[in-house]
Amino acid sequence: MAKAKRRSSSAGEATRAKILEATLATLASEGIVGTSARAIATAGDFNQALIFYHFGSVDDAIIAAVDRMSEARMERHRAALDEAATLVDLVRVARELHCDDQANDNMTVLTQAFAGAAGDPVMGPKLYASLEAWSSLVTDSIRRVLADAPAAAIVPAELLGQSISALFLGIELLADLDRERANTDQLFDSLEGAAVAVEQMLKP
Amino acid sequence: MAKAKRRSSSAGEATRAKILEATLATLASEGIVGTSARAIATAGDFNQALIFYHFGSVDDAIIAAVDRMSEARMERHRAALDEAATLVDLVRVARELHCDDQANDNMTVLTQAFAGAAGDPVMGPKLYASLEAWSSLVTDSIRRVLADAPAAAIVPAELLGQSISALFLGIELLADLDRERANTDQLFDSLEGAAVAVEQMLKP
DNA sequence: GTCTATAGTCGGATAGAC
DNA sequence: GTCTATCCGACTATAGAC
Repeated sequence: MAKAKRRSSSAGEATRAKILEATLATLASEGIVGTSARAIATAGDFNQALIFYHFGSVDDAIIAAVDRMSEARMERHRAALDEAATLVDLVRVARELHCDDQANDNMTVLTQAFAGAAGDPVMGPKLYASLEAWSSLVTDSIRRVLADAPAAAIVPAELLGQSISALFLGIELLADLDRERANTDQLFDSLEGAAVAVEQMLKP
Repeated sequence: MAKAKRRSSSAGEATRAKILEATLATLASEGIVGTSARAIATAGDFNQALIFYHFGSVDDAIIAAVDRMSEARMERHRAALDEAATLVDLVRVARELHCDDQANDNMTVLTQAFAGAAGDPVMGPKLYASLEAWSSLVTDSIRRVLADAPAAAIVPAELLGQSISALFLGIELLADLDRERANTDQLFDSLEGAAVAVEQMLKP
């Protein structure tokens, strides 16, 4: 891992990308328990040994894959959240982004990778960092939208950002257990209602 | 599995209990990826084959263990939550219960088992059920405490109960990634502050 | 009910040919 | 960079002695 590509070998880069893609797909479809080098290689239709050549270990491939996904996700979310001017806007944008995330299995990948890295002193902090950036983004969005509302300081924006991150991880963990019973539409409806109420309360 | 104990063999029951205990301990210390029949047997100092004799498979042992833990947890939580008369009470009790849960690795066990069962059509719903009971308990507590506050209907109590369940699962997933950075004390401080604010708003 | 032993599979990881 | 072949440890699960 981390070779700083000597001559930017195009074949190598393409393979690396294929491996990362297949790693994400395997995490989503087989879960962390089923994500072996062999399973990843089958999903991406390449040789199992390539994972070790390019990333050194399955764990490092997972870290790289989650990192890649998180960065791409961040950019899209940042662009969308920057458009939101009010609290209600924010909730509406959040609903759309959550739909995207579900369609792409982004949160499933995160929960599975996180569960697999639990207690691991090396892998854990690395994966934590990939969510922390997103958490900060949410914090910033809340701060911006509530800038002129002093009463909103009852709950610090940073804590809100972290809690929202945790909430969506938990929601995904439950949704992947039993797709039937998960109901995020209802949650966003209520969030929107609450946002309206808070706005009326803060600046009447 | 499910033998309805022919003659209530005391040795058998003791062994079953030992296996369940060791299964929980292994889930907490090794995570779902490291929870194999061998690891469980080592943790509990018994023969690996006993797991298959008593439960049929490792997965079924995990289901039984989580079920057992959830029931014991429910009883303790129900007793404590019934004492809470106000919203602020509720938050204070919740903080204590959360400390207990962390000391006993209850939530770590849940997140790990849930992650392992993700996408499994048999295991998933069974494990989901063990949290659903707790979720209902929280819903009931909130309803009871806010009974005479019509304005609280902005967010349905049931949805609040489910969201709180999800939130704590997510918090644990993050906490197990990086113990250093998790900060639930701060969260409960803010929750208590918010509870005070809500109470003053609802019945002045 | 509990043990030993083992079959058979799958896993991470590497050596070496190409 | 990629492939084949392989080592070897760990896994689930069962058969059969006790």
